[in-house]
Amino acid sequence: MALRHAVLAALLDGEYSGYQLAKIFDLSVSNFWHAVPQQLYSELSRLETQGLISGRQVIQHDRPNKRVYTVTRAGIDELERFASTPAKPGTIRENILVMVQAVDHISADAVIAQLEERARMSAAKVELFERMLVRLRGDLDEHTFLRSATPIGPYLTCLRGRRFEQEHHEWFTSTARLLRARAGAHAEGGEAS
Amino acid sequence: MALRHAVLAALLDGEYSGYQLAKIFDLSVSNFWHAVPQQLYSELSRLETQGLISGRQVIQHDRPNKRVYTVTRAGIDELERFASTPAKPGTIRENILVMVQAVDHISADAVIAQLEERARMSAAKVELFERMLVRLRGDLDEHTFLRSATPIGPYLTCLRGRRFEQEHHEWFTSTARLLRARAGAHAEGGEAS
DNA sequence: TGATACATGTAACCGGTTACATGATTGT
DNA sequence: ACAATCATGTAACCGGTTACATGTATCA
Repeated sequence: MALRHAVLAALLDGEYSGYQLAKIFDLSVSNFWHAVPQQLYSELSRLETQGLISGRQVIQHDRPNKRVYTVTRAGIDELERFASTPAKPGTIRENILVMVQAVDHISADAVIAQLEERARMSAAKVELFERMLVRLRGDLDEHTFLRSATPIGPYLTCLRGRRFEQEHHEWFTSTARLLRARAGAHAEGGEAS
Repeated sequence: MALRHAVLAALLDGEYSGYQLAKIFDLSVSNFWHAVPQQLYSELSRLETQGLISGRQVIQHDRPNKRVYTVTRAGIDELERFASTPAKPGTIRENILVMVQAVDHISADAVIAQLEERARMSAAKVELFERMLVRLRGDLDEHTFLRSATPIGPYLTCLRGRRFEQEHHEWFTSTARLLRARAGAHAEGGEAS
């Protein structure tokens, strides 16, 4: 099993509904686990019947009611067990890397366009992470925060997320530039011969 | 579908059997797609019945016979179509990030141990990528190679893979160090009070 | 003779994705 | 009235994972 623990870990941070959790997972901070809303709704039900989280109805007047969840003692124990069994390396699945791998055999233009689009996306994501980090550390400078503030977990994973997107961005841009340059050089070579 | 294109892209590089492909995917260069051997065997059969790859039996005397595959014209066309439809951002699934996210609520020791283990693993992987890069560019220096050598796709994805592992390594080490320091500081604080 | 690497397969299961459905409430 | 956001759910399907099974050839 898998999503289980990611949901538990995300819920440690506060009381959230499925809908709120979906945003946390998908929109901004899917820095450690990817999931679509449907998965979260079903996972939350399952976790509740297993007693790892407990839900409570929140009546709202300005918008539909919702059900928010908190991690139970049993949930924490489950996370503890999880953290004490060896973590297998995560799975990478990047379609755009597949495209670049094949770039010698297919139209480079298509690949370059995708790289540029993804470069824009990751630049935006870097900014999101940046703002998230500032929000998390409040008025402390990073060094002080890291030394002793709590909670530190979400900050640390956010740092990884930011770096990941930064590197992605750099690779997207430099790869796009390189492929463009090579396309240009070939064209010139073709003209000359 | 998903694995499909990763297998096609990997096969562009030469004729491989399921077994060889499994090594390419799993051991060293799973830098763009993760897959276990079983998936490859079944994917190869499927791709062959669909005419995207063609297999041929290779009789061996020193070891069991094998069936090796090459990408067909139809296979290239499929990749071309693939590369011209928008690539959705890849999915990240890192158990160890989940553990770190939860570190404020569970035993930090377990998490630190995992980080140190993973740091060792990624250091090893960086070296693999390093050697792979040297092998791919042969006797050319990187600049020259990047400017005009072919194929360039596998080299570019390998560069991304190496960087990814480097950053992973750095994050594992620095995070482990930080959590250790905080544990130490708490212990001292506890003694003092 | 027993371990290791090579080589491939079937079948069951589970986790993840997509499609579809429903309904409240606020603002335009 | 209509769109947008909030809120949750069911059901079908497909892709990915694990368990199990089988056999060849080399080397210690």
